[in-house]
Amino acid sequence: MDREVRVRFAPSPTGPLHIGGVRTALYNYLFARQNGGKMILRIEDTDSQRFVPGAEAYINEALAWLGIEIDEGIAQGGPYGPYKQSERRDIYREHVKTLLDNGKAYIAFDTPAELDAARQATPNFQYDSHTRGRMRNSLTMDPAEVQRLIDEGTPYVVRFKIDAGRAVEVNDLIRGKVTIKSDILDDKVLYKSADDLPTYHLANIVDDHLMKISHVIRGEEWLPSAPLHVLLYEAFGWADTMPQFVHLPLLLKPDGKGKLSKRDGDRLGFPVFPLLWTDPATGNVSRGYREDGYLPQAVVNFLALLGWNPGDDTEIMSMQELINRFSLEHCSRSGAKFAYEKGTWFNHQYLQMLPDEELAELFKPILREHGVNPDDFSDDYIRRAVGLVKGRINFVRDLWQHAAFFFVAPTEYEEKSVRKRWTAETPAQLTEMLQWMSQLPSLSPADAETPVLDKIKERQWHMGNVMNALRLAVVGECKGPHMFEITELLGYPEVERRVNTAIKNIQIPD
RNA sequence: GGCGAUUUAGUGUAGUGGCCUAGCACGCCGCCCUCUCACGGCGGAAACCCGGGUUCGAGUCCCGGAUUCGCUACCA
Repeated sequence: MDREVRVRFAPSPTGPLHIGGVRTALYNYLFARQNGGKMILRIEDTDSQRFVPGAEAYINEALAWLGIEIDEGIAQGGPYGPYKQSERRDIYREHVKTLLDNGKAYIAFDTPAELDAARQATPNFQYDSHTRGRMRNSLTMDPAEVQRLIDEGTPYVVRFKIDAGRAVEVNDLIRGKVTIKSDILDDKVLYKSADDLPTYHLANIVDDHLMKISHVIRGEEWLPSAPLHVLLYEAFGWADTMPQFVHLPLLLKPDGKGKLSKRDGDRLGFPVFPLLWTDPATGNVSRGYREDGYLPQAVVNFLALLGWNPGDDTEIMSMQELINRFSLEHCSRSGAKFAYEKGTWFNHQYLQMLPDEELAELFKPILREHGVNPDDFSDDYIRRAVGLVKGRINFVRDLWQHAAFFFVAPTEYEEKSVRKRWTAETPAQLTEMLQWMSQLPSLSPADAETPVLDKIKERQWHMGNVMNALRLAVVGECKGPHMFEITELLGYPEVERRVNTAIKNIQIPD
């Protein structure tokens, strides 16, 4: 069967898009692009109770940030719209009627209280072929009575009539054939008259069929209801065009047990959402990968490898490489603990690949945050400062702690190092060094390193103490790039200023 | 409880019966580099869930058990 590949990502706008959902979207996208197919975004807002304003815009923005392009959807349109389920009521109503007319479904009036009572009374109660005969539904009631209740506006639901005794097969592309007995399925609610909306199961099957979806790639939590979906395709007479199913392993908590949740991020200190999210109801803020300083390519690369691998040791892959190499065969079947530390490693890798010019631009807002006006420095200066320290950062914001001294002279000197390196001879030595340096054409490694180091040896000074004292004076602590890279960029006048300030301010430890 | 899925180092994974004295990466530890801290390079500790079988030979196949995860709503 070689039909056009059409996949969909179908989130519910019940909050910010979860990182697990992002991965599902990514896999759908990779699969679509690899096969020259279409990626559809469908909003599944059939639960009017849980609708959250802003969630839909969030989904669009998050996918766009990550570079997951949508071919058909609410924002980009397409031939099979509308792409939002709450705007497809007429379609669902019509299909519910088809099922009712075929005898594949029936109307049920049982109230929530009555259902609760039934569940209390019977352990493991299930609304199915064994129990529906004693419930209040169109199968047990007089047709005239049913009509009267409907006319009166009594709320009802439509349930799928599942026959017992069948072995339902689901052919999952990464798990193989999964067979389950229809007896354990209950007569799922397909439609609720109260809000004139279908439930997930009905809407999902109808839409996937109408939108000509070829592959349903979704989370493993849907595997148990896949047989129900197969039965639904059959009931509609669509079995021959039923999509292929792919159930992805879940993203699990980094420690403990269970699915990755928002709480884990708060508890362990990492984002669980792609973008910052402010809950409109509570005002609670959840951090996002974007605002935390992750590069979208790093997030994509990291997520792609959580549950899939290219079959060899390749780890760093661009979106295009992921598209080329993705395969369902190399998807794992078991849940993956969310190893967020590796995400920072990926970010480090991608930061190293970024040209210094771009990194410098990303650094400018951070300089401003710290009260430094980047316009006081040349682009070249900022670029070179960034280039000297970027090897040690995992996030753009880390640039500040490593490069701040290029922009602000130290006012404090790390105590421990002062005790270790600053001696009674230090002021005189540094003053003499300044003399030497002032004679040199520049303080670059090429011009200054050999002459200065040779002089230190000649004078038989303690190399570690002298150089670290200089570092202390210029940087404020014993850390950072090579000393002469620093002095070159700072230039002699600034070095002289900092050394003299240090000599004046640092007390010689006893 | 029922049903389904799942199982290689702490974590993500490679491995499709002999090439596995089980590879890679993150993390961890050590060494080197060195004026310092990083980076980097080099090295190290660390795993086939358990029990049976099949086979000349099993991480790889079969059976049983256990584990973990999911589902079990008028939520998706």
